[in-house]
Amino acid sequence: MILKLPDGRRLEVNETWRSAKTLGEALQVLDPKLAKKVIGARRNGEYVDLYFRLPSEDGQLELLALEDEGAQWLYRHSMAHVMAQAVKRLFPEAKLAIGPPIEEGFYYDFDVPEPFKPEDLEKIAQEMQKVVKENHSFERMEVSRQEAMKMIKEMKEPYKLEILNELEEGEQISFYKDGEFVDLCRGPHVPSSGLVKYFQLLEIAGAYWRGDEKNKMLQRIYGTAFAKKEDLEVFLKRREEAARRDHRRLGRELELFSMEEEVGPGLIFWHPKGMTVRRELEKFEVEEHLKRGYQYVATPHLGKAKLWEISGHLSYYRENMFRVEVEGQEYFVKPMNCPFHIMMYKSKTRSYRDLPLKLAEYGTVYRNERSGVLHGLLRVRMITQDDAHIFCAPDQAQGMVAEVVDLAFHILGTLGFKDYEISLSVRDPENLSKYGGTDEDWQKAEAALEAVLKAKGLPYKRMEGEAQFYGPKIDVHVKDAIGRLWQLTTVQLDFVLPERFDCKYAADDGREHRPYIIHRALFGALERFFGILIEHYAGAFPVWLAPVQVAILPIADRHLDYAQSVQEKLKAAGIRSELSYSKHKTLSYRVRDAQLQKIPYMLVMGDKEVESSSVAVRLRTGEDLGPQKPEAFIEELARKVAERR
RNA sequence: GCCGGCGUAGCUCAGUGGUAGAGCAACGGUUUUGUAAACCGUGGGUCGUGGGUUCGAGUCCCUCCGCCGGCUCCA
Repeated sequence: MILKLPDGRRLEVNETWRSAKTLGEALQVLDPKLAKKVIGARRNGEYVDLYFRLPSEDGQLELLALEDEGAQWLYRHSMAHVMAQAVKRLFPEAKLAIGPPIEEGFYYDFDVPEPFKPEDLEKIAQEMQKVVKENHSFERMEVSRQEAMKMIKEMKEPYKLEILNELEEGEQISFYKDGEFVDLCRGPHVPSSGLVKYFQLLEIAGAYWRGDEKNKMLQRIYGTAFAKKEDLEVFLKRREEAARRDHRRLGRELELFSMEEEVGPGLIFWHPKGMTVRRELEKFEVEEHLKRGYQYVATPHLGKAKLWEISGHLSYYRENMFRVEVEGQEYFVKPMNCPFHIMMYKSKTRSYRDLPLKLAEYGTVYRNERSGVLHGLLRVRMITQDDAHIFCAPDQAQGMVAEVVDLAFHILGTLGFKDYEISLSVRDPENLSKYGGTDEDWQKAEAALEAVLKAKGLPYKRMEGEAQFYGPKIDVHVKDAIGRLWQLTTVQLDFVLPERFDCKYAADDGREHRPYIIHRALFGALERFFGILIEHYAGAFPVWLAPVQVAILPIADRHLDYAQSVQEKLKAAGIRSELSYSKHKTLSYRVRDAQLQKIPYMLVMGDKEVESSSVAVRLRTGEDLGPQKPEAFIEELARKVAERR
């Protein structure tokens, strides 16, 4: 057995290993000083604690100190127990459900007669402090199923009983005990409750037992914990930073968009400034799509029920569709554009010479999302997609997918998204029958998608069972300026809709063939993408996107004429500017205002500038670029805009 | 949809049963301003909606609407 020590050393152990029962004991014999530092270990990516039973076969065990990467999975789990312990002390009637560590912290679900109140968090946190101070050791108890049953019945924990009953035969059943608190738990845990002192309770939320809305709603408390005080502070700072960037706040402050209670939830008003950003994004996309042979179309917002029956939407998407009645006939508002693009494809006989046919549309679709999931621009009912459907021969699919992926990287890269995570969603090998299309279609298509990613040398995650029922897909996730991942681009192959709508083309063999359809969107929904973009840039858009690119700031009213002449020049060069002047407002006031509006450039002009026909340039960063000739400034700025910087 | 919290002026918020407030914004005036907030004044509200309790409701109760946090990263 090879031990990788926290300090990076590697240690080969044999004798100690054989004679000891658990990792903790082995370390005691091996090196008591080391044993004090180690709180657990990682083995083949799985976390274990000091109770870990030493395996007879050789292998590698990576010992973890409290500060080590990965140790948080242990101490956060323990902190969840500490929290449950505190809750049990304060609310003895609370029933325990589950309490795992999660990506950014931990939670524990409780069944309590009264939901927790915000004030309760404070009390619970104080009680947790006590548990931490008491410094109980976490003791693991391994028991038989019968003993476990007896213990849980005595503890009167119905949810634990349910969990126990579902544990598979032969699995080792264990409890962990710290002080008076005992919990059915597989571990792993840190040695004692006093090791981690820096924690914070974050939210109370309702959560269904096992996430199923048919089950009872439990009360969940979220929290997080860190080994070092600084790390907790950094974490809390980052949450503040995310709040500072909140697109809902910035959207109002910068007059980008709004939602109106009188109109309805999830319906977006793009205000002039927001629409300016959107128009620039669209302009960029349209340019790039035309270069690649896409053709833009526009299609209706409604269609008869029959159409959605053929497409299959009525059988699997009906609850998300808005129904309208027209002259006694049933219509549905479109939740997707595909059937319409297919109708356009079918409007005449297609030949292989027409393929690939790339139909693109900024189509606004409507989806009846459940009210509880709506969230600012990120989850809405009005969805403007940068959508396109590519009709192609099966053997063209691979080339098309490669082109879409390249296009996505080009466009997203220009917007400052440089880190990508890619997933390839394929069939569930266990359950092949639930998918449409032929087995051959699937095998070829999955191979084609994989080949695209391999040829580009892109790392990707293969997600079995995540494919749509009509075909496999590639999704691109991007990392924003503060490291959050967002799923944007999607490229989906479809062999089912061509069949349902009986799409055909005449091939060069003189026979009719069935095309593939590729559904693809780069930004996805413009509304959602805009929300992401606002947060990504914290509202400070690069100059080519900025709704107002230049603020013109004359100092006194005698400089107004000159200011207007400068604005004319900017306008002639296609630059968006605002002349900010009011006889009541000082220059400082207007500078601050422009700054808060995150306008990239401010041009100040007073006597000096009028005299020398120049403008004093200030950036929104506060940097002073000094006086420049308006023409030189405009030329430089126009170049930046043209380069989309 | 479900659980909890919230809803007072355009915005941010005070106001716990007894005459609806502040700051900012808007508007009017004084000031003619040199790089993140000059000064004085004025208007602005069915306290989200509808109902109820009460002599009296922004405040207490119910209904609806909307917003916010969440709703398996499984002992």
